[in-house]
Formats: sequence, structure tokens, C-alpha cells
Amino acid sequence: MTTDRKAGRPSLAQVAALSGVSIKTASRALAGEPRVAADTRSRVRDAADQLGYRLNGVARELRRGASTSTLVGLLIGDLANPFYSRLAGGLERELRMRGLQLITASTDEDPEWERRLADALLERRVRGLVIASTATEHAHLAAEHHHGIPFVFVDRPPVALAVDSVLLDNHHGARQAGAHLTAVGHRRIGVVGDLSRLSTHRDRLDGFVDAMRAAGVANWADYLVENAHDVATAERAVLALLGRAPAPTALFTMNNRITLGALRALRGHPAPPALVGFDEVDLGDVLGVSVVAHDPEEMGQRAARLLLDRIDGHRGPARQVVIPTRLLARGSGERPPASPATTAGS
Amino acid sequence: MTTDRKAGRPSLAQVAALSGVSIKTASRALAGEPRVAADTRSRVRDAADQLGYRLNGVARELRRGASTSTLVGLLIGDLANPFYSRLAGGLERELRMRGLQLITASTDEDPEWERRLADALLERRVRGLVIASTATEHAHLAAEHHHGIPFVFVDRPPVALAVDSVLLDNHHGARQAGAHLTAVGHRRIGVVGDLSRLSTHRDRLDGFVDAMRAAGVANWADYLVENAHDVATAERAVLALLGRAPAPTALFTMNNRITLGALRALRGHPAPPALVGFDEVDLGDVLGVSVVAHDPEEMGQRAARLLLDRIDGHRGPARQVVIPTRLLARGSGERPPASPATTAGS
DNA sequence: ATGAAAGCGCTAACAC
DNA sequence: GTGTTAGCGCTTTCAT
Repeated sequence: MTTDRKAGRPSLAQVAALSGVSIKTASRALAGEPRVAADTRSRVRDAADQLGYRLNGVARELRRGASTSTLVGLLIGDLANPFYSRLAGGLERELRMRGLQLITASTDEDPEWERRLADALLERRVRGLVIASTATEHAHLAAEHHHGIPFVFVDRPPVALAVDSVLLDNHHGARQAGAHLTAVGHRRIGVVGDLSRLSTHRDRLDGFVDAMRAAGVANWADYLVENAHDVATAERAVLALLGRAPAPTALFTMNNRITLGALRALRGHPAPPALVGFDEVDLGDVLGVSVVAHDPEEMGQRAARLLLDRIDGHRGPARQVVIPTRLLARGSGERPPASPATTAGS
Repeated sequence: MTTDRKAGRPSLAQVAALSGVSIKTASRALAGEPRVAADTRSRVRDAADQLGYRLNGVARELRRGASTSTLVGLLIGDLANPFYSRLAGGLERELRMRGLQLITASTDEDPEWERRLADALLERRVRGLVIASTATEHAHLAAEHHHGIPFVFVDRPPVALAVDSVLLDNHHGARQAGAHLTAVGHRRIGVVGDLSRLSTHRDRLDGFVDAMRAAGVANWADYLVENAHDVATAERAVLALLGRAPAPTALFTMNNRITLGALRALRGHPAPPALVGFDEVDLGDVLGVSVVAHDPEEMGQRAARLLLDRIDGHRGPARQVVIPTRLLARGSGERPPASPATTAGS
């Protein structure tokens, strides 16, 4: 219990000294290299144990020169968002099969913090970096990219940087959602979205607007709310929408947190509006929530494959994988308008 | 676009050469040290930009000697479990205020992988390590601990290692749940738990059994299922329990995933048994699920404070923080038994 | 304000 | 099978 507290950690030299061999032999013995006598090896190991020696990975990495790290970094907006955590899960499983370890850091959707995290990981020479970027500018990564460290962008595309990416089919998914609701007869549809600067938000909004145009709904912007980034904000936004006169007869909630907020707002509502959400939500099937679903694990898996390819030396141009979405009709999205659908806007 | 691909990354020496100063001056200029002429500084910066230079943090760390890292590691069982991700969130917020960055890796509840992850992070000389350990043995961390790197165990206690920890009041919470159900009149209570080797599971089971003893329920073990580690397994386990004759009139699901599985299994059930879950679940309030709740963010926050204390040089003995639990009665746990409660076991 | 030399802990070469 | 030497890229003396 009372070992040398401050003494700093023992180095290979001390292990070598204690076991009476040269530093290089100690290195070989501990690294498990073949050409070491069995008893030498065990002597060195004992000395290491006794000293509480741990290899200094920093020194090793410096000497070996960078591309020996087993660590891959992942930068996401928010660990607590199941979309991201499922993505991380898919990525990790795939990397683990290759002996690579995933470390995940959360940017809190702050571009400056994202940059500092990327710097920290890059400086530590991770083997590759997967980013769900919240930034709108990625020039600072160009140099790293040219020096050969692999990047994969997920969920949101790189800006002015030719690297691999895995994206959702946001436009199509949102268009489907919009078309689904107009097909049931809705003309006043409340739309609630995340931070307006995010490309995912813009793409989804575009898709939705396409559907509105196709259905001849001109006043879609009347019921649009943006920048609802957390559940509580989304809940308030939905309550505000429902308080309008005339109230929307349907809702399109453009991500999982917003859908949660809406479900909260709709709790106990006598005649709830129709609801379609983007992203799956926990218990969505049990609750009968219609959603535009997709597979975050697959997204992670595909990202891992692109990355592994590059680690293996693939040199081709940037590739883009698009993950499909599909509408799951479970009840909430099929409720017809309670009042005549054409009351407003004509 | 066609920069030197293979050329390896530029070093400080190259930046120095290009800007016509010594290597040390270049170092000073880029590190933002005061005693550098303004035009020298800008010349060096230009050269660095032109070369796509990035500081080699590995070399810096080797030279500076370990305790300058801004990275703190977190090892958890599963990123996709909201309990862990909320814990990570609380931890991260607190660390960020001190300029420290959190990197999280997932052990998948595999002790061997946990060990390898700990090794990888420790070798990279993280500033501290927070672990929700799935292992039952932590001797290999003792040496690191003695060399002064701070550990904090969360959710599950360290074994034979005197380090700080933040734990839930599992025993009390589970006892409350059991007492709540017997108070409503239940005598046949299905209990579904996670991996039996986990201390959290054992503590919760002990607490529940205490409540059964206090209520004079002797046959509690008849309806016990363990090792239900994921939602699907839990769902099957609950269905199997409900198929018994006589069927349990109530369920105690001992963690959030198991509760999700139970909710799935109970979907559309004409006369669902009472249900109390351990851990909060998403939409738990909307769905009326009674739970033994606690605050994972607080757990993370407290862990961060213990860690920061140690980083700041605190030398006292290991401290243990216990996070309280409280029963939230929302409906599902208050349903009375459908059939006479005393049918079985007397 | 700038530079020269030493060295952090390790491993790759090349001895022996 | 084992030892010697050199050097990864940086920062720290200590000079100038």
C-alpha cells in the first residue's frame, strides 16, 4: 500500500537493471518477441511486476512513428442521443473485429469544442477519425487528410473536404413523411426542426417542402418551428403550435428528441393531431408512433468499413454511402384531420 | 490537392528550416510564448500553415512527462444504454468547465476487453480514468494508482483497490420496490435481473429479498430470472413468466433495458401485472411506468468532482459517494393483483 | 530575442 | 540470445 508515491513511474531501464539484463532484452521480453530465453523472460516479467512497470505507450508511439495506434476517434454531438449511441455501437463492433478500439467524445454541437477535440485526438495520433460534424467549415482538417490520416464523416457531410462519408437519405425520408400526411388529408402540418444551421435539418425541410408543393399546400411555413434542439424546447414548441387558431391537424417532428417532446406535449390530449417523426424512438412500436426509420448501426458499420479500407491503404477518391429511410406506419401518422382539412389557406 | 501524400508529416525542424529560424524559436512562436519578435512569429506561423504542420502531441507529452494531458477516460458497459450516456453527460459537463476532455469507450461488459481498453488509455497517459467496471478483479490497476493516476469507480465498486467511488443505493431502492408491491397486495412477483455476476444485480436482489422476507413472502425465488442482459432476452423472460401457472401478479424489472423488454411483452395485455422498474426509462412518465429513479447525471458530476480533487493533489483515503434512489409511483406499480393474492405460497 | 545541446522512454538496426 | 548505438519530435536548461 505504501509504495513510492511521487517516485514517478519506473522505466524500462529500471526493469532491466533489476533483472540484470540490457534494456533492449527487457524490451524484447515484455513485448513477447520470440528470441528471448525462457528464464530471462520470466525474470524480466517478475521485475516488471515488482516495480509496477507499465509500458510508456507515448514513447513507443513516438519511436514507432504514428501508424501503430489501435485507437480510432469518434466525434458526435451528444452521447445521450440514441441515434448517436447506436451509430457508435455499430462502428465499434466492426472496429473491434479488427482489434481497433473506439474512443468517443461529445461536441455538444459546439463547433469550437469540436475543433479542440479533433485537435486533441489528432495530436495523440489516433489511427482514424469519424466525425458527425456540427461545424460548417473543415479546412483545418485538410492538412491531416493529405498526410494520410483517414477521416469519415457521418450523418452530416464534410464541407470543402474530399473525404468519405455516410449520410442518411434525409430529403427522401422527409418527403415521404410529408406525402404520407397530405395523403391522409392534412393541410395544416406543424413542422418542428432542430438547429437551422445543420445540414440534416435543411435537407429534411427541403424534402418536406417538396411534398407540400406536390400536394398544393402553399402555407406550410405558417406552422414551421426551428431550433428546437432539446426535448423540453420541442415540447414547448408543440404546445405553442397546438394553441394556434386554426391549430395544425398533424405534426412532423424532424428528429428523435423532438418526437419525444411532442409525445410529451400530446399526453392526454383528447383529439391528438397526426404525428410522424424522423428517426426511430424507443418503444415507438409499442406506442404506435409512425416514423421515418433508418438503421444507425448500419451507418456506423458502413463508416467503419470505409475507414478500414483507408487504413488498409485504399487510395481512391472520396466515396459517399447513403443509408435509406423507410416510413413505418404504426398508427399515429394515419389519424385523419379532425376538422375540415381545407379550412385554412383557401 | 496534390500535396506530398506519403511524405510523412512535417516536423518542427522543417517549419524552422522554412522560416529560417532555429527549432527552438519555432517552438516558442507556435506555443505562443511571449519572448518572440512579432514578425518572427508570423513568419513561423506562415511556414507552419504552408507545410500543414501539426504539433506532435506524442512527442510533447513524452518530453513534458505525463501529467499535462487534458484527456480523461471513461469506461462503460454500453454506450447505447441511457443510464451510461447520461452519466457520461454529467461527467463531461463538469470536466469541460475545467478544460478537460472526456473520451469514452465501451467494454460491452467484457472484462478482458475492459482491461485492454484500460491499458490502451493508461499507456497513452490519460489524466484520469473513470470506470463502470464489469470485472471482478482490479489488481492490475493498483500499480497505476500508486503512481498517482486518479481512478474513480462508478456504478460498481472496485474490488480490492482503495480508490474513490460513486455508487447507487441499490439495496434500498430494490427494497422499496419490493415493499411497494407487497403493500399493494402482491405475493407472486416476477423478478428479472441482469448478469448475475454484477454487483449491482446482487445488491438489488438482496434488497428485494429483504422486502419479501419482511412481508412474509417465502417463495420469491420461484419467479426469479437472471442474466437477462438485453431487451429481447428480457421480453422473452417476461413472456415466459406470464405463461406460468399460477402467473405472477406483479413484476420487478431490475434495470432500464429489462423494463423496456417487459413493456414490450405487456403490450396489448388485457390485464397486465403490476410493474415497477429500476432506473428511469424514456417516456416513463408519459407511459405511467412506476420506477425506482435516480440521477445518472449527478452520478457523473460527483465522479468528476472526486477526480478533479485528486488531480488537484488531494491525498486522503478513498471516498465513497452514494446516490439516493426514490420510488416514483406513476400507475403501473399500483395495480392490485387480479386474482386473490394469497392463492400461492400458503 | 534567439540558439545549441541534452534527453524524455522506447524500439529499429546492426552488432556480437 | 543478448547488447550497443542512434534517434523519433518535442521542450528544457543554459548560453548568447
